[in-house]
Amino acid sequence: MNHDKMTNISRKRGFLWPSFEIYSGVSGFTDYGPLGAALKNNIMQRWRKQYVVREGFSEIEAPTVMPKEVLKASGHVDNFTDPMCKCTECGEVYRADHIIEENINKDVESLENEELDKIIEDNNIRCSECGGKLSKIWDYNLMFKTQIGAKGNKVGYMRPETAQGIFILFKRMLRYFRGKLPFGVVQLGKAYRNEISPRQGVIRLREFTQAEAEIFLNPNNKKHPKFHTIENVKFRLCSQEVQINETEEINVTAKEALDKGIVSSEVLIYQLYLARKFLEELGIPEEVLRFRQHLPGEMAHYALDCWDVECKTDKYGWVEIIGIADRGNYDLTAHSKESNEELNVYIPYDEPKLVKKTIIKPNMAKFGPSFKQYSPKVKSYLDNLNSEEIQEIKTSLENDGKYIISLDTDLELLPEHVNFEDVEEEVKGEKIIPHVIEPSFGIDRILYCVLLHSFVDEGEKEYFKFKKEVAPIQISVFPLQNKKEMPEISQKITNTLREEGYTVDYNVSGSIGKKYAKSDEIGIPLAITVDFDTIDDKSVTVRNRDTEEQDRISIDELNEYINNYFNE
RNA sequence: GCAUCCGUGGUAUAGUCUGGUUAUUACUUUGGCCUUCCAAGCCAAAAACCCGGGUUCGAAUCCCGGCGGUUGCACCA
Repeated sequence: MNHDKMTNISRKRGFLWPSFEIYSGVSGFTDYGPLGAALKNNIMQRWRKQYVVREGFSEIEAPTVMPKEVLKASGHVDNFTDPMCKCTECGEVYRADHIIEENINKDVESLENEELDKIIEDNNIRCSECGGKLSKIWDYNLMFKTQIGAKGNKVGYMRPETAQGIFILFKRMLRYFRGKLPFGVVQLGKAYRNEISPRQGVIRLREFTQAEAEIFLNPNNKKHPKFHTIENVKFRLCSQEVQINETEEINVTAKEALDKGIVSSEVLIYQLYLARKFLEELGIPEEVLRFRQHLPGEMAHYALDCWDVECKTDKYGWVEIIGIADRGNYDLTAHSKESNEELNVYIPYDEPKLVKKTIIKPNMAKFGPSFKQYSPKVKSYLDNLNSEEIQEIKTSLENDGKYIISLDTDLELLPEHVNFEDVEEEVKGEKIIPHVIEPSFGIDRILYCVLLHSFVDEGEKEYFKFKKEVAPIQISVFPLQNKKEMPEISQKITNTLREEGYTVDYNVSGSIGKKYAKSDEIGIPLAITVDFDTIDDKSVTVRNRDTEEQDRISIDELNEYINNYFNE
């Protein structure tokens, strides 16, 4: 299996190492060795090149520790920390609060685990499957909890995704983009999830790196200005229908996918295109990728549409490496509600609209005598009604002669208290809450797939055939033998190339064949050898990893040759 | 978290059942010799019994606990 050979070399040569090894390790964490860290940085730089440079999105960096309020609003606090218990007989696992509610019909959501334990004990609540005794409750807590400040009374969490940091900055970013939609904000960084039993190496980590973009757009316009450039590009799609009917993946152009309603918007499918392009540039070929749409039950409740980019692996099957979701306005609405901030955009109409509507005007002279101390509240209540509510009151007053307003107490609104007026108003624009399309990349998983699909097993020769754009080390330099001036010249060439900005490995150990083999193994695209002739004719051989072909190049022209190679 | 099998240099392993000398072998790594282009050879060196407790004169070996890993179940917003 390629996975086994690949991970072996990756451990041996310094790509990925298990963390905290000298203390016997902790699963769900991984260390990136020198080559792994370099590869990861290259992948992240490619990502920035595509999204920040080419697409014009803006990168921000938010804290990884977040106060509870943020994650309360996002839904993570309620969805991530559940008290769990388990039947000691049959092993069935339950949410403790749910099984209590089912049995004694009492809301116990805010209680501590000890109290829940006691309730289970006192009420003799047992397993609904087999009647077995239930275990003690443990926290099923996917977020790492911490305290903020010396007193420790402010609860914080390590962020479970980078996205929230962007939503929090919405007002600032909107201003930064001069108040206009659409705009994109990206963030690359660590996210944390305290998985119960992560077992798939770098595929499921407790601390992992995400690269996310949040594209804010007008819900009435999900078109993409560059869509015409990709409308004939083909996509192999594993849509909901394909999965439900278990049929062959459909092969359609972007335009067809949109016309047939398979993908919900131009922006979304353009993101699918970008994602695949990015992966191909990293050396993950199209054949091992597929786009899979989330099934209705699988989709987060707020998502309007969601597609995963999955990569084929020999060990783990199809692995989700990118998720692209239309989150609608869920996040901004939730944060707006929790924070009492208006998170919306004013969209001016092309032409001001004339809107006919009925307004309600309180008759203040009658208010005081009727409502006394409640007068101001009733006034403010009436001022904040929308036209539907005004209609409802109007109808109620006409039919029943009264309308009940429930504030602190029930108040009776009578026809004499208000007047209705039909007016025509000029509306210049409207406030809308933007929708968000979110491509979310799991960098560690992508790195794994880059390793897996760059790995070549040619029997005698096993090596990483990294694309030159992401190779952790670009050039190796060595003397044919450690004799005469060869090591000195090699060292000098190494220094020059490093000055030029290349990553260079200088190696003097072992025979020439061994040096090439070691250099190939970690995917260095070019190897430069200084030999006996070099001393006389000042030229070296440059050997290509993949073809094993050699060019004889004068040292003076070496920079130019290498620049051409890496920038072609 | 449950069940299961497992844990010996950097890697892969012998030894464990049946406790007893300096813990086997190969590769790797480092230094030296040799060598004119794809993991050659020779010499030398470095390097390991997962952690803790127990039994014993003596534990890599037997027992208990912990940690970690494999596989299956459960979990995976």
